[in-house]
Amino acid sequence: MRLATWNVNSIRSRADRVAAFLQRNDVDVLALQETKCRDDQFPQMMFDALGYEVAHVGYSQWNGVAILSRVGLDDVTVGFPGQPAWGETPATEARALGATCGGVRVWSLYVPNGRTLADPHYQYKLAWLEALRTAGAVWLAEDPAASVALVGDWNIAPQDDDVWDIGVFAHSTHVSEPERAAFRAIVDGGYTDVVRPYTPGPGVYTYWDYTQLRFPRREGMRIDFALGSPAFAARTTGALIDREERKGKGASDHAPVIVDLAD
DNA sequence: ATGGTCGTTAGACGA
Repeated sequence: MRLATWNVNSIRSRADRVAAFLQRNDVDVLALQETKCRDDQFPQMMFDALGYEVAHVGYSQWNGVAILSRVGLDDVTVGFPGQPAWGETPATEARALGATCGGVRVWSLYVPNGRTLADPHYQYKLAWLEALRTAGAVWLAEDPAASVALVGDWNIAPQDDDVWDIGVFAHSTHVSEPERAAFRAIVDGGYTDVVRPYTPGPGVYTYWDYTQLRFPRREGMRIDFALGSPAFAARTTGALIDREERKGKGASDHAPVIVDLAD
């Protein structure tokens, strides 16, 4: 089975690219982040025609997460237990969606950006990650043999090598120690980064800012991850970052991350 | 040089 995650930065502006990506890479399950649309705006028919079931949650032009699957899509859950709220109604943002696909409990996650270290959004980010850690610990406590994948845009660069120049990021979000500690706590809770061993750095990224020619200059950040429970990690046979997908006109600013699992 | 580029949208805001 092949599972992928991708911050698509608007599904409506990139539906054709997503469809081509699914076919070109023979992807079974795709978790999307930043679909930037309401449920009624999601281009579902295109993926129906390709044989994928679709689950999506989106309340506005912000956030939005989805899971596409051609190996089953069951027990869809909007948000995780204890997910913190931000702003007005609805109480929680469209940043987490769970579904069981081909025996894997997949969570498509769009971790809050944080904006700046002094912004309330940064505290929201830390609270969101801590709540995710708690929920993830409960899932594994309930069933230590569960195959669980926490995939998506984490908006954290866990290591200095995960950004092109750590000096540029002094006093920035994504690399601060509290964010890294929050990420580490989830890893320590039993969710392993299954992609890094197959895509070692330095200089390996999943995101490049649209501005300042960051992509051609190879100035990016590794902030999209697939973390797997012990059972999921044991099934992993390979992983790759589809850097080609970042090229050309109409690319998302994030590249897809692909994980291969034994059947 | 305190910018740059996208996406949502119709003046900004978010990333």
